[in-house]
Amino acid sequence: MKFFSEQPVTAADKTFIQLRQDIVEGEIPSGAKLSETELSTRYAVSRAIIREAINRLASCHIVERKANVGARVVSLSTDGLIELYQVRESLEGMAARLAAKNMTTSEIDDLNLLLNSHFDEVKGGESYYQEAGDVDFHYRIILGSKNKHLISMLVNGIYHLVRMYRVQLGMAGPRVTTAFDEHKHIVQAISNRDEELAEILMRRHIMYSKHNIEQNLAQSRERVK
Amino acid sequence: MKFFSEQPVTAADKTFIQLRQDIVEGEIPSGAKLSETELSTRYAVSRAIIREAINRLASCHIVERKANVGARVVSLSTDGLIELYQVRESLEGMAARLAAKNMTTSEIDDLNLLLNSHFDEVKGGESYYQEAGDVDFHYRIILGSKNKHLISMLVNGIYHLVRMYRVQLGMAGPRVTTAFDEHKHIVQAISNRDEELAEILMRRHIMYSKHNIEQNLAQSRERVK
DNA sequence: TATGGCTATATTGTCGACAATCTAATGTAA
DNA sequence: TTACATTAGATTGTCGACAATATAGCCATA
Repeated sequence: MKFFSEQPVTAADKTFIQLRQDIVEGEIPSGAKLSETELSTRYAVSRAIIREAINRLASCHIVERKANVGARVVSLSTDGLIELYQVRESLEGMAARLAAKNMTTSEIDDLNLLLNSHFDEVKGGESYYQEAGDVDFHYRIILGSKNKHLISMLVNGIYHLVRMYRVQLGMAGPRVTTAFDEHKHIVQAISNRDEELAEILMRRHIMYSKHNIEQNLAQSRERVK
Repeated sequence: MKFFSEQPVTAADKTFIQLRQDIVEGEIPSGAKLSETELSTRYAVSRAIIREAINRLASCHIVERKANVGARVVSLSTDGLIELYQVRESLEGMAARLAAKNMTTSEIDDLNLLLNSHFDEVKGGESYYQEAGDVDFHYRIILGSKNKHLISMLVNGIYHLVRMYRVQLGMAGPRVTTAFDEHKHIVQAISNRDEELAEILMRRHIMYSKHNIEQNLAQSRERVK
């Protein structure tokens, strides 16, 4: 289910989305230099289009641009990931609080339905839940906050970076059933319109996820040795 | 004292900063249409430069752009201001938490010095504190978080919008001495490395400020009647 | 009179060429 | 050999012109 079917209308839109995908999926590796002329031949558009796409990527913090020098894909690091999750904790915590306040009852009903379908999947051992299901759940709450800034920052900014880390550092994480329980409690708090608790639980949920990732990274570093 | 002396190097940089200032200060009124050709003559640069500037303003949420239609300056509203302060509360709360963790002792000493100089000003009845002083204080804590994303979102994004509201809705607010005490307690928590308390106090500080503004707006609406 | 389609005009989107700037290679002097 | 200056090459920044799209006004028709 797609919420933000960000309709690309101009060529710059399409190139931006394509380029972002290629970076997030690692086809263009992190740390790589982005040559405008090279990309313009690669994507068969003019340099102006590429420049606009790169500018947009820069405002999502997916690339870093220096004047008269050029743009590079951000390089991933443990520190960077932690910083990202600190922002997520802060913003999504507030999103959960606002969702408890602002979501309509029918939206909350839908959320419960989603949760039930996830329960069936988890019980059935499907791995679908890990990726799309989790994102789906978080998106609903973010949109439920009804706060334009919050939504834009998370959906257009943070989440693509999170996905980039997830894909490129290969963070799958078992945590499926655990996370499901956490989701359940968050929805419960939202159903009860308990803003305080919704925020606290969401923040914990993201903190746990962060710890899990840090642990995994530490382990994979061990394995390399 | 300037922290982020964002050095404009290209013509697009300069035009972006100029245009942003003209919008924030209300010279270009909120809600106005931004004609590319008109602006290009006004600022004596090519349309490409203007386009880049507008794109950057769009990613700060200062203008809204629609494909094949154009860009408009955002229109200010009470709801918009409240949404903005919700994000501020969330992000600056986290900034204070991280500042308590990550600021160096010498940075904390500087912050105490700043507070003392503010105390003298408040005692002397200077109104300086309200504007620049307050911003200065908040900036130090934001930068003290050492979190790139947090810093960029607040300094490049939120704060210009906040200033736009402040200037155009003429929000001065008395709150000087009260706010000073709040600042003092926040610094105290940071000095004690009490992350939890630093976050709570900062969030309260911003909430109070929000309530104060809402009250002022309600009053000025009464006066109009 | 109201509505629906068409055209004219203005505005935005895209392009290729030129100018300004950085970077790396070469050469020179201490 | 090292350090610095110079220069050639490549890359980014800027521009004006053209193409594609939307808006407003006009005319025809019910």
